[in-house]
Amino acid sequence: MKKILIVDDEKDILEFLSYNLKKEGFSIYTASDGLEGLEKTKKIKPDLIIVDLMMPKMNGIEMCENIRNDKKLSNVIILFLTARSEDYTQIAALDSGADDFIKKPIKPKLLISKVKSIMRRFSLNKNLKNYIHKDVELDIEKYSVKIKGDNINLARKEFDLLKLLINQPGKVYTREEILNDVWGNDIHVVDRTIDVHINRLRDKLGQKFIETIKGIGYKICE
Amino acid sequence: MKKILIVDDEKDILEFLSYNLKKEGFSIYTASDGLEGLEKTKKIKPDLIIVDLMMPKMNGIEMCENIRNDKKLSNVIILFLTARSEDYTQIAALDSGADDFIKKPIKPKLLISKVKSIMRRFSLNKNLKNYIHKDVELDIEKYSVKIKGDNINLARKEFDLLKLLINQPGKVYTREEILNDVWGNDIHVVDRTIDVHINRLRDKLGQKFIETIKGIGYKICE
DNA sequence: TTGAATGTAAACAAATTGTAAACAAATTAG
DNA sequence: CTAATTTGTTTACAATTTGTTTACATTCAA
Repeated sequence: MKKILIVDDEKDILEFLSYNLKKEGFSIYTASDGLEGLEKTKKIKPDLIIVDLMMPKMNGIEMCENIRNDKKLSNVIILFLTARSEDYTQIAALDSGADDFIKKPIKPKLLISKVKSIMRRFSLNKNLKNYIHKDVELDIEKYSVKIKGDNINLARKEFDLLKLLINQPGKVYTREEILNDVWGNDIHVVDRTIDVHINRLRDKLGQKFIETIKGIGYKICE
Repeated sequence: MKKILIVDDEKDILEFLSYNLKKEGFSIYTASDGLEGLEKTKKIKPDLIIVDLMMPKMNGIEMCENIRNDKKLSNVIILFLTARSEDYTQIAALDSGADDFIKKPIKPKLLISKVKSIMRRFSLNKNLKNYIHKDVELDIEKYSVKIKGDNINLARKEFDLLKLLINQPGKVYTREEILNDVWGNDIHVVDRTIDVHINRLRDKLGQKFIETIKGIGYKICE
């Protein structure tokens, strides 16, 4: 399910947006200033962020710049909430890496169609995700994995498995989650099969990259 | 003769544009909504599309996105008709791949000079379509391929295949993508056919130029 | 300490790709 | 127009890689 982070200092707007987007089946997270927004972005890794331009502590543009400068977060889509459509402001915001704008007052229908269409567009165009964690760099489009800049060779299942785990380093993935994601719902393989692939990944990525949580599953060390 | 597709739900505008552009010697085709526009684009392969932003069924932006995501159509030039010059709208439209805007009310003189100038600009740009990667040099216009300066002979399918892959060295092209682009959506050939052509390319370009990503497809080594 | 969970090498199974050769279709030359 | 040549496709099978299971060793938490 797609995750949306909403960042605004006005509670009313936060609730209004949450309500309307939850109805559409998105997972909604909120923050009330730019700093908190930045932190939650790192933690949650949302697919899309809706952020108010004017906020205390850290404004939307600053937050946006911070996010765009972090390679690991750079895939997220950012929508700005603007009070009026000031040209100058819009240009500054675009420079900072915003993907689109929503003008206040917000009309629910427009909001939802905009969010959906932009997500559709990005999921079409931007399959070119890449992940970086510690020395490991993973490029989906190139289907390549690098350690300290050197290419290594992963088999497909190994690649898919790593792709899943590296989504959220630190999060423990249960065997069930792994099976569902990497193998699919209907295909049945023995649990030991996962272990074997984890093992091969460890051989290739180093023993300390993936940690076993006994009785639960695996995670990538933070 | 250059082909222009005009997409608008208002008959008056359709006729007005048709009349003025026909006078200038263009071949004019029309459609009255985004869906029809998309279909005709695929069929006619126009050089330029003039499309209204607001339309029933599929609006101009959506149509534009669809076209830009279809590699075979992606060279077409797209001009948007906008009712007023809303900055916001313009940004969204440019994002979706529009090349320029025409503001209503439309002034014939301006329209024609804009269409001509943009076509000139693009036909200039298209001439410099050659790719160089490592020792391999590919000239689309001349239909020639050189290795270290020496001409080699590629069959048409081999050339098309190389042309696709060399677009983005490093990117993995799946068999499906290759089929869609080199053979087209409807033509059915067996997967092994692709392999055979890859094989022949390797014989001619050297074994290390194209890499196999097992289970996925092929890519040109970076 | 003990037993369930995990690690792992090796065997086996399945899937994918490479490739030569045959055939078909298209193009060119005579 | 027909033959010759080139190009495109399929086939069949070999080679290789990848995926899964098994069987046993090891580890770790209760």
